[in-house]
Amino acid sequence: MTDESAGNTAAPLDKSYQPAGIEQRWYAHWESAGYFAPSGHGAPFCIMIPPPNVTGTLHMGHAFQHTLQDALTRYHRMRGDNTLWQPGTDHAGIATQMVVERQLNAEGQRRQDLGRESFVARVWQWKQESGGTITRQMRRLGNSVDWSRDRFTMDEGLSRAVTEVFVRLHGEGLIYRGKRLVNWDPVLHTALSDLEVQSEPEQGSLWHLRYPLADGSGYLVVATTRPETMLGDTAVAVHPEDDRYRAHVGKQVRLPLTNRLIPVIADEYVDREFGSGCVKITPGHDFNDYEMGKRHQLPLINVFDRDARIISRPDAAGSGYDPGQALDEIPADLRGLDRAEARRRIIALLEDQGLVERIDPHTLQVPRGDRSGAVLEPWLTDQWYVKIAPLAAPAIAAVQDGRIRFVPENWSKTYFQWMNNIQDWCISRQLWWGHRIPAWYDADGKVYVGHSEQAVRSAHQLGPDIALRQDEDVLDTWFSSALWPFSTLGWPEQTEALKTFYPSSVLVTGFDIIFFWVARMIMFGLKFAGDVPFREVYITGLIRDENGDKMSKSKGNILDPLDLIDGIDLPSLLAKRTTGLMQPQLRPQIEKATKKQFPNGIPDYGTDALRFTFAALASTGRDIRFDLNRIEGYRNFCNKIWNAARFVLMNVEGRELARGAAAMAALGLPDRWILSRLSRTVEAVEGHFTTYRFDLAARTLYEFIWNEYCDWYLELTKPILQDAGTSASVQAVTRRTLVTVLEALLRATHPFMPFITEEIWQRVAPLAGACGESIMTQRWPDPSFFPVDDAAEAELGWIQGFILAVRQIRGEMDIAPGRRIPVLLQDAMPDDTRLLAVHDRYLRELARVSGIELLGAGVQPPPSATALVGSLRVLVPIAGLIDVAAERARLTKNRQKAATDLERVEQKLATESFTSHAPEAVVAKERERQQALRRDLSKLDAQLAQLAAL
RNA sequence: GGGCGAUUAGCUCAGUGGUAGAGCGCUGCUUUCACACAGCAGAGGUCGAGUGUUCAAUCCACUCAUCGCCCA
Repeated sequence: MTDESAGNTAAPLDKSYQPAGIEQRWYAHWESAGYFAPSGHGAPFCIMIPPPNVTGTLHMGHAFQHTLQDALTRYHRMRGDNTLWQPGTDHAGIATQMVVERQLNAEGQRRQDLGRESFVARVWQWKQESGGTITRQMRRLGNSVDWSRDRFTMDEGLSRAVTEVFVRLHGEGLIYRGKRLVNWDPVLHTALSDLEVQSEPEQGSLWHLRYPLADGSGYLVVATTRPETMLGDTAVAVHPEDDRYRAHVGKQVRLPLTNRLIPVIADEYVDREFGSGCVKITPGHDFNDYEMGKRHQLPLINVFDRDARIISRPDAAGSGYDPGQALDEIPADLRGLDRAEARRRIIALLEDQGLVERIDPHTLQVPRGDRSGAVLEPWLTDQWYVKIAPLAAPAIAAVQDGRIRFVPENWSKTYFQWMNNIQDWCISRQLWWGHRIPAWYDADGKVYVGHSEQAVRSAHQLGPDIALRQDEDVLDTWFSSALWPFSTLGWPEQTEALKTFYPSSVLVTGFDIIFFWVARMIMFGLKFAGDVPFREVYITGLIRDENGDKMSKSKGNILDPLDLIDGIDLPSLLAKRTTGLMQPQLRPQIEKATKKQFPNGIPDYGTDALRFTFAALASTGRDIRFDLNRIEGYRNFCNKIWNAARFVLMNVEGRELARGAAAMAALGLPDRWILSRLSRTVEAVEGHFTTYRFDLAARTLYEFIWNEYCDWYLELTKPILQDAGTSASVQAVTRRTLVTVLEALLRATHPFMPFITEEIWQRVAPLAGACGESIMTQRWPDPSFFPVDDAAEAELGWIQGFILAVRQIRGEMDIAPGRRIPVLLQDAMPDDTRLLAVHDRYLRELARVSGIELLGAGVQPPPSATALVGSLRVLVPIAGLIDVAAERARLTKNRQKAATDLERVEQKLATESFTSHAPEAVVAKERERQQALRRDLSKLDAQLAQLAAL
C-alpha cells in the first residue's frame, strides 16, 4: 500500500474526493502497523476514554467527544509525545440488564426463570454479540486508540480493582451497610442513587383529609399529595408558631383506617402556607418526613412491598416498628393493592367516613427512575454506602489548588457546589449484572468482607462447617467507572503503564457526568492511586439537533454518526428512527419530521468532513446545534484540499524541483509570502490546541488552506508555471514551494482529518523529500522552519489590493471574468511604480488585464471607472465596457462611505479629551486614517466630476 | 429560592476597550486550464434594553427583559 515513490506515474487523482474506500483502507493499515500504541519515548500524554456502554451504540455526542480526543491524541503523537489513548467500555448494569430482560420477555421468559447464573451468562452472550458495534463505530471515526489495551469494566483485572477498593474502603470504615430510606425503583426492584432520579413537575392533587382528634374535640385537616402512604403515618405536624394549631400540639389524633393514635408535633420545617398548614408525617415513605421522624423519635412504619403494593404480609425490609403490628393495622381489603389503586380505595373509604374535606388540583415534583421511568418510592432497605465526606475533602482541594483544572473554568463552580453538599453514596444495586458485593453472611447475619469467600474464611477462622452466603447485590456501575483511570493501567499492580500514564493528561467529557463520574474519579484516584486522575477536564457542550432540541430516541431526532459518514436513504433512516420506540404512537410525527428534514436521505459526507465539523463547532462552554449545512461545507472543504493536491501533483510530478538551500535563497515573493503565512498558521494552531479552542484551530486551518493557499498562492503560481517564458529555475523553486507548503499543511490538518491527509500525503511526501510510512507518525510541522516575512506579506498585500480593485470594477460592472480589460494608472508613488514593474505579470493574470499603462502627471485620462489602491488611482477606460450610470452609482456609494467615515474620524480628532487622553498610537492612527480618507474623498470627487462631464 | 450560561447579519456562530467578522443562505456575472462540492463581485447588523465607569463600550460593572441548563 505504501509503495509509492517519487516520480512514480501513479494514476491521476479522481476529479473529486471520494472518501468511501479510502478511510477503511487506511485505518486497517494504521492498526495493523501498530501506530496507535504508545511510542515508548517522549513525554507521556494520555487520555482515558469515557467508557461507553458496551452494548450500546455511539451517538453524536460520543462522536463529537471522540473527535476532540483523537485530534489531541494525534497532535501529541505528532509532537513526539509518548501518547496513549486508552479505550474501553463499561458494563452499564441497569441498562444492559434491562435490554436482556426485554429479550427474555419477548421469548415469554423472566430472568427469575433462568436463575442468576444462566441470566448472567446470557448477558455475557449478548455482550459478545453487540459489543462489536462500538468498536466498529470507533474505527470508522478514525479513533487512534490503542486497541491492544482495550478494557471492559467487568474484565478480570478491573474486577479485581473493584474488589480491592471495596475491601480497603470497608476496612477503613468508609463503606458501611445501613438501613436507610432509598430511592426504590419498584419496576426494576433496585435502589438508585440520588443522581439517577429525575424529578419533573406533574399534575396531581392535594387532598385535604380530616384526622379526628383523640379527645373527640373535632379533627385536624391535613394536606397531602400522597394519601396512599397515610397507613404509615406516625405523626401530624404543624409549625410551632402557627396560632391556628398551637393548642393542638401535644395532643393525639386517631389515624383513620388504622385507629392508631399518633401525636401532633411542632416542627419548623412545616410550611404554614402550604395546604392547611398541617401535614401528615410518614417517615417510612418520605425523605423529609424521615428526617423529621429522626428529630422527634417517631417510629418508622413501612406499608409497601418491593412492588410498591400495600404489604400483605410482614415485610422483610423491616422498620424498627413491628411489621406484624403494622400489617394488623392495615384493613384487609387494602392489602396487596398497587399504589395507585390503594390511593383510590383509601380516598373512597375516607369519603365514606366523611373524612375528605376537599381535593385541590396541585402540581408536584414526581421522582422517576432515569432508566425505567417508574415513579420511585422512598423505601426502607438495607444498602451499602460509601461515606463520602472524607473522600470529598481532598477532591475539593485538588480543584481549588489547581492540580486539576476545568476547561472552561466555570464548571469548577458546579463541581464545588455539588461536592460541598455531597451525600453518602448508595452503591448497592439489586441487580444480577455487575460486580457482586464481596460480602458474606453467616447464619446469624454477621457480615464479613473480603477478596473472596476463601479469604473471608481464613481471615475469620470460619471452618467449612459454617455456612456463608454472599450478598446478593451488585455495585453501582459508576463504582467501577470511578476506578477507570488507574484500573485500566493495571492497578493495584504497580505496572509500568501506571507509572508512565497516571495521572492522565486531560479528560474530555460532557457536563452531564461531572457528578456521576468526574467527581468520583477524582475522589478515588486521590485515595487509591495517590494523585489526581487527570490534570485537566475539558467539558464539552451537548450536541443538539438543528432546532436546538436534545437528540433522543423518543423525539426521533437522533442521528447515527455513521449515517453522516456513509450516507443513508430515506426509507432506511425512517426505519432506524421508528423501530423499537418506547411510545409507538409517536411514529407518525417522527416520520413526518424526518421526511421534511431529509427528503432525500443523507448524503455520504465522509469521516473527515464530520470530524472537521465537530472541531469547528467546538467553541467552549456552549451547546452545539448540529446543522447539516455545516458538514456539507466541510465536505466541500475536503474536496477543495483534494483538488488543490491534484493541481500540485499535475504541476509537479515528473518535473524538476529545486532542492536544498539554493531553493530557499531563490524564493519569489509569492513563495516567501505563503511560507510566512504557513508559519503563522501553524503557530496559531498550536496555540489553539493548548487552549482547547478546536473551533479556532479548525478555522485557522480552513482559512489558510482555502483563502490563502488555494485562492491566492495557487493562482499566483499559474502565471509562473504556465508561462513557457519563465526560467526553469524559477519554476523549479515554485514547484518546490507548492509541495513544501502542501505537505506541511497536510500534517497540520491531520489531527482533524486523518484520512484525506494520509491519502494525499502518500503521494506528496516523496516529492517533498519527506520519508516515513505514514503521516500519522510524522512530526508536527515546526513553524520556525518556515520564515516569517513581514516585507513579503506587505508587498503581497499591495498586489492583492491592486487585483481586488480591478475585480471590484469588473464585478460591479458585470464584465465577464474571462474578458481582458485595459488598465490605466495615475498618481503612482515611487513604491507603486517599483512594485508594478516587478510584479506586473501577477497583476495581469490574476486581474485578467490586457495591458497596464502608467499615465504621466497632468495627462488627461479617458472616461473610466475608478478604484483606489492607497493613493494610486486604477482606471478602467469606459469605452464600450461600462455603464456610466452604474459607475456613477458605484462611486457615489464609495464616496458616501468615505464621507461618513471621515466625519466620524474628524469628530473624534476634534474632541480635545480624546487627543489628550488616548494613547499616542491610537491618535496617530486616527490622523493617518483622516488623511487617507480625505485623499480618497477628493479623488472620488474628481472622478465623479469627470463622469458628470460626459 | 441558589448557581451557571446565552442574547451579534435571514440562519448557525466567532470576536475585540479604539474601522463589526466567518460559514451557510440570498443577488449578479462566469462552465477559466485543480475544484460548479467552484471562481469573482455584491447586498445585509443601533452587537436584547437601560444606567454607570472611561477620552472612547458590542466588549468592563450594575439593573432589567427574554430563553436555556443545573441544583434544592
